[in-house]
Amino acid sequence: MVRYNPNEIEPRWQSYWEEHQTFATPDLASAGANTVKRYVLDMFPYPSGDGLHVGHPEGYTATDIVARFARARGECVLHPMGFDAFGLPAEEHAIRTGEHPRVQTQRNIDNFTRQLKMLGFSYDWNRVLATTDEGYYRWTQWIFLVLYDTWFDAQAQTGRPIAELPIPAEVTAEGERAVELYRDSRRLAYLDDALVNWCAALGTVLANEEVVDGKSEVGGHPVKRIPLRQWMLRITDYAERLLDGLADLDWPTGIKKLQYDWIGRSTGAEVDFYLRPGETSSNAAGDADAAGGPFVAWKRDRQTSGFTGEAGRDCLRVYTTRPDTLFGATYMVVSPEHPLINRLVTAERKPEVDAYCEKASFKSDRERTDGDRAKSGVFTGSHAINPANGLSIPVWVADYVLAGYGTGAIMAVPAHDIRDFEFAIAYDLPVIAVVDPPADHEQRDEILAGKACFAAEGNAINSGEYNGLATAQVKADLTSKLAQQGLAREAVNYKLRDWLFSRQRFWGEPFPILHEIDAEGNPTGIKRGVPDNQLPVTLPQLEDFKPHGRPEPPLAKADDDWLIVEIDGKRYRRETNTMPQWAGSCWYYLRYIDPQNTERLIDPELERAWMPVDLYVGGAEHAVLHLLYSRFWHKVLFDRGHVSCPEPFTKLVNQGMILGEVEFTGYVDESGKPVSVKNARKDAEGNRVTKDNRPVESVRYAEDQVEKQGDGFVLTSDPTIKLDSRAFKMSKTRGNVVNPDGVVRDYGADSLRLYEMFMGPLEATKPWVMNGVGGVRGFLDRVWRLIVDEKSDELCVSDAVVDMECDEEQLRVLHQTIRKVTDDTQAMSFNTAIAKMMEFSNHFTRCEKRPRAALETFLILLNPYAPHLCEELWSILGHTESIALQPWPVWDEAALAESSIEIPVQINGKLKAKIHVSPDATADQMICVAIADEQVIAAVGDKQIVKKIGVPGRMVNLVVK
RNA sequence: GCGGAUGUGGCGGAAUUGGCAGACGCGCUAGACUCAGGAUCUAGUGUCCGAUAAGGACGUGGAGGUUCGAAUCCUCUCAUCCGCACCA
Repeated sequence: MVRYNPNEIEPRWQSYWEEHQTFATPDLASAGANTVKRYVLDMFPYPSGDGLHVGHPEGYTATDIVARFARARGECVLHPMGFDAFGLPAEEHAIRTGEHPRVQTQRNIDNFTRQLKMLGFSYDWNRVLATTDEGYYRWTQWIFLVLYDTWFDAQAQTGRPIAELPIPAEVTAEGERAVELYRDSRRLAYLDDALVNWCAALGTVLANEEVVDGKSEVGGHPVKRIPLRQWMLRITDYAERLLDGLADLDWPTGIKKLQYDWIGRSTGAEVDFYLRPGETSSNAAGDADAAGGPFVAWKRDRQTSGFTGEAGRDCLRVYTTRPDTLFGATYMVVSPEHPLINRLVTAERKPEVDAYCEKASFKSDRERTDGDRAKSGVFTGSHAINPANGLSIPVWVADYVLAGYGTGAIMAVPAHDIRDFEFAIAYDLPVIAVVDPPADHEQRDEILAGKACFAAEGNAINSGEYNGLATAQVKADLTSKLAQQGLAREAVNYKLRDWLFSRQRFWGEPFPILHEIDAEGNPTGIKRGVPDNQLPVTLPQLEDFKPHGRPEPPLAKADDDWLIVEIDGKRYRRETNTMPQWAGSCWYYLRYIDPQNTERLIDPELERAWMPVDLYVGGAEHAVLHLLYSRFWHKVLFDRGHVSCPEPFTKLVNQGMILGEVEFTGYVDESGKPVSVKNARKDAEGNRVTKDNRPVESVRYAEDQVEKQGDGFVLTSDPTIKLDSRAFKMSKTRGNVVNPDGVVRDYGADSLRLYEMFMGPLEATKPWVMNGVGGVRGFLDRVWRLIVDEKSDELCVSDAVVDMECDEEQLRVLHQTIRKVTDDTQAMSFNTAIAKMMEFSNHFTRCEKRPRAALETFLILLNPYAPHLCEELWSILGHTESIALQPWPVWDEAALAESSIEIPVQINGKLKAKIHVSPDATADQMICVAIADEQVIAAVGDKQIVKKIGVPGRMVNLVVK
């Protein structure tokens, strides 16, 4: 008995590939001019201590099939793998155990590498990289310096940054510190005092994107907002181009939409409201001046919250998408963090406003957005002049207005904005309708009376000269009229914020930035990049990585010989923040192309030859973060001439999540008696209880305790007890995690690969079914027996394998299989390609004579899917060269043709008979055969055929009466 | 609340894009072989009526519609999942 034994076969072929460098990337330059390059990329994993989970091989198998398929078709393939190895878990582990994060990270990388090799992926392992390699993060730091030395130029109007920043004479005159501040106001990487998401438990600040529901995405710890001086990346300057670039990408529409919404472009107008004179404390120093000094205007020249306008009158600037509703603006609201708030508030209102603002600052984002979101706010005591109608309207402070969006202040139009309406109702502010709802609108009377809100478009009313005009018209006319008076201008706004780029962690890339210090060690406010020849800035030796709950980074605890640097007689203190985990993954796809280059980021010729990435596969969880950040960096590198294409990833595919096996759950009461799902309802606290409020406990049942009844499942032992059936996300706590090591041990790597591809479409979310792995293993067993004589004691080719021509049917099946597998592999419809190969194997298993040539062709088709088995059978059939080097077969249309095809005959659309006709029969010929058919005659009976429809090669339909 | 996606047998899923619904696999049933089986082979397997036949009816979340013909197109509706969530 010589059985198919993957555990013996697979490691053998893996060593063979490694020894023979079967999958080393070919040299593109020496390949022929007609050679097609194909860059097939996986999202590289974070090497966690748990090892691979079955979700990883899903995407990796898909790209491996694509890569092997492309090679067989003569394309030049780059298919690399690496590790995104900086990150919180390794540092958390280091804090717990005292082991250096590098040690654990290396151990995890080794384990991941073992697992990836065990699955037989055809990566070019010569190019493997980890973001934690000094030779790698040297260039991450280098790119940061590119961002640091690239400037946004508001005047240039090119939408692109510039490499040299002209410094205005009046700034130069103010001295070095002024120049520094001016530069920071223009850098793509700049220091700023920002309200940041501070997570005390993690001891770091987090990007907006890393905060979910007011809690940290990692660990779910509370996050609160504090002001802190932080590194920011000016991604907002790329908002427009990040948006435009999406149009031409072959990405899932859902992901494009997510990015589109994340950037959140809106158009409208900025409108300036002068405050009523004499009322505000315009002599008090405002927060705006305190925060920015004389450079506040430069810093905020594109987004001024407020300013002192003509004749010393304070002015409040708002952003609105509905300038047409200006006549309905009955009050204004500023956010509690608004820079002009101290000037707005009158003396008698100050205690109340201060108290409100302080309370708001203590609220986390979660509290501010949670619950029923009842609006709150206080009156500042000031009034502003509505520029549309000259009326005086009150200015309020409320935390439903966000400091970070627009100008941090709004004009409130309660009649046409639901939030303003809620606030106006709560505080009894006037509601004036200025847009007429359609005549048939249910609530039209209430809306016109100011008793309801209408947020859609319509014709203007109560709007002076604009009455009767449509929304779009009023927007344009009113904005341009106010623009002439200098009171408004068209404006574009984005939800996207600048990217908070520093972290107070140890296990990340140090910033290559030096802060100048004077003789006493005090900062002078001047900083510089680390000179190129001193990169990388490596991490210092540290005994203690623990976060201490204060926002000083762990690197600040390093010794002075790391911390203090002297260049050209000046002393500097190193920047002690580190970069976020996203940094390394922003550009790794470039490094694979030229991984050993110590002279530059990437060789320009190689870059032009291999970029962009042709196929990028990974999970949808990176839809906005990684994929937006790396597009941003790539565009900066493009603008600075370091890469040749404006977008890095031409085609993106998201593999769907793999859930755990379907579970049957029911409930039992305190006595252990089963309770039907219908009778276990949720109480006010969300706990499951019986009808009479006794607590119940959730229990899981095994498949054999359950049976189908009606449209649900019930307990076999008591069919009155209804159960839930559902698949859940794999998680350690639920205990439904499937470990690839175990699957490979029990079924083999080829079976795991094939099963994951056979489960369903790559993009779909689907539950794991272990029996399904057995199913595909059965298929591979049958393929083995197609060729190997299993009954024999020696390994030998089965007697059924013969050197003869295929019969007509075998030839047709073979060529159908070639066509289907070729088309479906190209379309990444792997599950249907596998189904077709199963049909092939089923057919040829039944054949007593199996032509060797057909089997060999079949093995080449199956090889990308189950490479170990195919290599083995290929060699058993007597070949000495790897099957991976065989050219992809081509199907022959002639072989597909059948001499006669079966055609359904419908009568009034119902299938009544089948006829056999030649495949090239015309519609008329088919109809002739059909109406002569006995069954058809019987079915028609004595009724009249009133219409005959024939579709050549498809069907015949007769309409009878 | 807004946005997106998806609804097909007991289960995962096919269906050449308007033309034989249920490919392929799991599971299940029966038979063969077997000391045994998570082995192999063969046959069957959408539901209902019918006798276990012949035959028939129904059937792609639901209700309408377009069409000779609808899982596929249109309208309404329900359910589930996933994003976003005071962005003015």
